[in-house]
Amino acid sequence: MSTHGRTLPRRLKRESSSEQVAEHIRRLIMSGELVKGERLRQEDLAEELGVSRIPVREAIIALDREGWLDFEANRGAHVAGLAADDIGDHYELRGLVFGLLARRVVETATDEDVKVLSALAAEMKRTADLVEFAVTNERMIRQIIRVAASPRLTAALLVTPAIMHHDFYEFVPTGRKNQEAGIAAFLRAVKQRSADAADTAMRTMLRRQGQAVLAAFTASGVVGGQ
Amino acid sequence: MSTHGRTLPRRLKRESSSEQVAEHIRRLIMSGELVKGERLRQEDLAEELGVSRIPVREAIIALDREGWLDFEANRGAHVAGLAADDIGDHYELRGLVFGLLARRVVETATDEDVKVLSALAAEMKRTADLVEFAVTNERMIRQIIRVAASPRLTAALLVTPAIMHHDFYEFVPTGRKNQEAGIAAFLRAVKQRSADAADTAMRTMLRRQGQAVLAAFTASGVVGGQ
DNA sequence: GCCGCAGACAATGCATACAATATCGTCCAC
DNA sequence: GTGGACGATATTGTATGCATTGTCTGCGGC
Repeated sequence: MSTHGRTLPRRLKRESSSEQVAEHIRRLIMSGELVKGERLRQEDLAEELGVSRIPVREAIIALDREGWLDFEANRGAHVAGLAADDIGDHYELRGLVFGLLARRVVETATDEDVKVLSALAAEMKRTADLVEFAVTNERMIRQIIRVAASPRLTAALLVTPAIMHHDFYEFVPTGRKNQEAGIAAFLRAVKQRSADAADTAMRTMLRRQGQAVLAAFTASGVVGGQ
Repeated sequence: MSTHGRTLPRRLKRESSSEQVAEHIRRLIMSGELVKGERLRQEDLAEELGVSRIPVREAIIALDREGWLDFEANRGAHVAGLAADDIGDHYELRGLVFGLLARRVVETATDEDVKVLSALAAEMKRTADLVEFAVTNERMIRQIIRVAASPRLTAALLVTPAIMHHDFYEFVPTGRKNQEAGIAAFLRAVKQRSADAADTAMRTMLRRQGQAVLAAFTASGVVGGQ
């Protein structure tokens, strides 16, 4: 139909209000404006964002399942918060999982697969925009999953509790550099068909990411001493 | 008062309609009544369950985040489905994660912790009711997490994409036996302070559970050849 | 015959309104 | 003065209805 006045960049996929609200809350948590234990009132958020409570509720439910909030029936939603240990464990687990995936990639990837992965890595290196970088990175992750593992459950396991969200690189200054270096090492290992090296590359990268996240979040006060 | 004659056992915690709807849908998927790709219409479900569309929507959002459904804005929700590989990978990853947790338990558990774990294991052995068994099992898992790891992220990572839900043992005949045997082996390892043995016990148990789940789901037609 | 577009229909997205539940202060009995 | 029950208030939970968006069908142009 005729174009709406919406002069937003309007990406391919329009986001629902719920998703925008969820995004907003994630940012509040990552930026430290919402601290652990703090209660979120549906009506306040709704008014603040100019929507009704329905999309707010839907966002809260999604964030509860993603681990950002604790949402108990009739008792409201509270910020789950991040402790230093949480972050360490999170990245240790991610390291385990991606290490396993990396091994699988070495074992099963065809030349064509490798080509696709290389192309994505090059694209990441090329782009200047952080959001685009994050999106490409996500595509890379999906490609790795596609090559190496069953799509659905692995995706659920990895993507769901995503600390590394689209905004991730905004909040963690050295995140991009680490990521690129790790990906490069991983690709080298794949081309040399060395499962051990691929595994190690992933684990190392994720350990460094964990340290960087911890540093960034500690500096900004997002993680307290628990 | 409530018109619904639902005289459910009504446990301690009253569940919201949303959660009941979610539970219902999970069962439909696990039992094979809903197959991969099938579309869920909000209004149909609402009418079928005697609620409005709001709790149905909320359930769909939760299940999307848990990985059971693919929910796209304005395009409805589709059953994500289970492939054989999904299940294998899921349990392999669970094995990795719980193996790590098991190591931590050996390293950090106090005598008191061990006593609590033993008590829970005994309770699991004692109970006849499958639901109670599952609940106790979940308490055990939570206890392990409490002892061994940071609570929040680990819980989010483990609990969220729960194939092993409360009904799990209904659908997988040998599930309970495997679980008990694995727990017993794990506890022996903990008492002997052997991290390797604890790790192995967990991985072995989960590998067996994976095989059992696959067999059960294949038999019932829940997993197709993809 | 095939493609593109307009309109009708179907399904979802969200706002408003009301019901159910928790929380907290107050009062009363002891 | 303390503990517990009761009620007022705040907050969440769900139903209903309208707005928006996607999908399908049939028509006209190429």
